[in-house]
Amino acid sequence: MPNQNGMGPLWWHGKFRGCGYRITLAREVILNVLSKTEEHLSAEDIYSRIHSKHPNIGLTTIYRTLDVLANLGLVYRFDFGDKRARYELAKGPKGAHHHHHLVCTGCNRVIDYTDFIDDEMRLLQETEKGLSKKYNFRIMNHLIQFYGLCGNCQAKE
Amino acid sequence: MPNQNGMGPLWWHGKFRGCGYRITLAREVILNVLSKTEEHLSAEDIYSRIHSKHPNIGLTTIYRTLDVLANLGLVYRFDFGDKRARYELAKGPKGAHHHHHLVCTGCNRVIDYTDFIDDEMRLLQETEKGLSKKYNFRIMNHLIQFYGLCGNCQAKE
DNA sequence: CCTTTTATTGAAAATGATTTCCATTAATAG
DNA sequence: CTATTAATGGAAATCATTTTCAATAAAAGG
Repeated sequence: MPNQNGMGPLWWHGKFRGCGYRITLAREVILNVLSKTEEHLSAEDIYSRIHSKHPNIGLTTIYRTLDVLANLGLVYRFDFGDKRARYELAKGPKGAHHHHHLVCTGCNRVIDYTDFIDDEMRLLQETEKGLSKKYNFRIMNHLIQFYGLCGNCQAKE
Repeated sequence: MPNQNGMGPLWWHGKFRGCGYRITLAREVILNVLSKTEEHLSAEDIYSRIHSKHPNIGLTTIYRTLDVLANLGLVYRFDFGDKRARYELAKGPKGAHHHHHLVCTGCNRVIDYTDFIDDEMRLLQETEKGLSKKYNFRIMNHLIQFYGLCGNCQAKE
C-alpha cells in the first residue's frame, strides 16, 4: 500500500509514472516544499528555500516542474497581481481543505478562506452543470477571488 | 446634462476631471474602441485598431491609459492565460450586462455568460458581507472564471 | 486669446518573469 | 549493466510591460 504521508513510495509517484514522467530528486524536493507550507510560493520562492540544501537544482527546473505539476492538476497556479505566478498544492496527502482567496490590492497579501465554501460549491456545481450543457464546454476547474483592501491598507488610506 | 452616449461631454469626463486627469484624444479614442466591442482586447489589440487612423498614438500611451482606467474602475483587467492582460469596459453608458467568463484552456477562447448570474450575485453578496466582517477586509470586486475545454478543443483530444 | 503650469505623450531603452537552446546527466526498461 | 531518452542547468532569448526623458498640449488664470 502506497504510503499516504511519510516515507516509501509517495502518493504522487503513481500518477507521475502513469503519465510517463520520471521521479527525480528535483521533483521530490519541490513537491516536498509545497506540501510543507500554507504560503503561496512563486518559482523563485521555491528556489530560495531549496538552494542552500540543493545548490544543484536550477531555477529553470523549478519552472519546468511547476508546469508539469500544474498540467497534472497536482498544483494550482494563481495570479495575485504581483506579476509572478504563485503556486499551491491542489490537494495534499491528507486532502487540503478547499478554499478560495481574498486578495488585497494594496499590499498583495492573500487570505485563504473556507467560509461559505459549501454554499459556493453547491452553486458552482449547479452552474457548471448548466454551463457545460448550454455551451458544450467541459468544465475542469474554477477560480473565485475577492479583491479589496485588508485592514492594514484600509488604515493607510 | 451630459450626453449618455453620443456627442458632447461624455459620461466619463466628469469622473476623469474629478480625479485630476485630463481629457485627451488618446483617451477618447481608447475608450471609444473599448465601448464598441464585445471582445476582450489586449493593449496591442487596441493599438492595432487605432493605429491606421491615429498613427501618432503610441503603445506606451495605451498601456498608461489602460492603467488609469483600471484604477478608476472604468475598465476591468483580466488574465485569460495567454500571457497578456485583456481589458473590458466595466460598464458602458447603457450599463453593460454583468457577466463572468468561461475560459478554454485549449485555445484560450473566452465565452461570456450571464446565466445563473443572479444566483451568483446573491451568493457573492452574502459571502462578501460575511468575509468583510470576519477578516476586516473591504471587498471592492470579485472574479469568477470557469476553466475547461470548448467544443472544438474537446473534439481535438 | 495668450501665458503658465504641469499632466501627458512617444520613442527608445530597460525590466524581469518565464522560455528556449543545447550539451550533459541520470532515471528506467530490458 | 547497458541502451534509450527524459530531465537538467546555465546562458541566452523572449516578450509583455515599464521606465526614462525631452517634447507637447490640456487646463487654469488672466
